[in-house]
Amino acid sequence: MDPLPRRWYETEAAELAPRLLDKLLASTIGGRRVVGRIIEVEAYDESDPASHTFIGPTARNNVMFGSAAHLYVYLSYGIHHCANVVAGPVGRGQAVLLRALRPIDGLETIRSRRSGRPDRELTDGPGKLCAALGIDRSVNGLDLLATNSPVTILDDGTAPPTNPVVGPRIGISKAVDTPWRFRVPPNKS
DNA sequence: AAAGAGATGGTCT
DNA sequence: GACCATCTCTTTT
Repeated sequence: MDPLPRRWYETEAAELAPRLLDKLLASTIGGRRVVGRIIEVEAYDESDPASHTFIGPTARNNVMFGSAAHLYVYLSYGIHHCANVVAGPVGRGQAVLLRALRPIDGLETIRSRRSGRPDRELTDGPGKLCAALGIDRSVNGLDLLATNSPVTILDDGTAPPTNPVVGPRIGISKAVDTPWRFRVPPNKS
């Protein structure tokens, strides 16, 4: 279970996205540790009309223009949080949205944070996985590689899928056709 | 099974 | 004041 070096994240978001599949996302928040395997992601960059960075740097999006392997967390529709991994070199506004996980550890914590939901719906959406891991804007801008970081990404040696499902993007109204959503094939998820 | 709508607040014009 | 990188509940086929 090794962290990945920052260099590993310093690529185009569309290139980083499929490589994040099958990596482990771990959080230790509120004294409870939760781990999930990343099974769906979506890339965004500053040339993308649907991206927060399309309009250039602002107070909200500036972490996306910063150093790779940091966390960009924003509030969606006033209710849910969404978590992204910053990609690319400093100065480019790129990140990969984490869209779905498969629970690996801390299932009781996940269930309590998503109380009343069937297991199938614990972490199958960007807002849901943030709730399950206890991620909110207090961890926005966090360095995934900092020592004792409450949120980390780990490589347990599982290779990313050789044939990820590439599909249309979701939840946006512009540039829906850009095939920048990647998912672990159904049999593996 | 699918479609529709409300919740709710930060961000930007 | 409009617009959301969503989720859940309700209503309709």
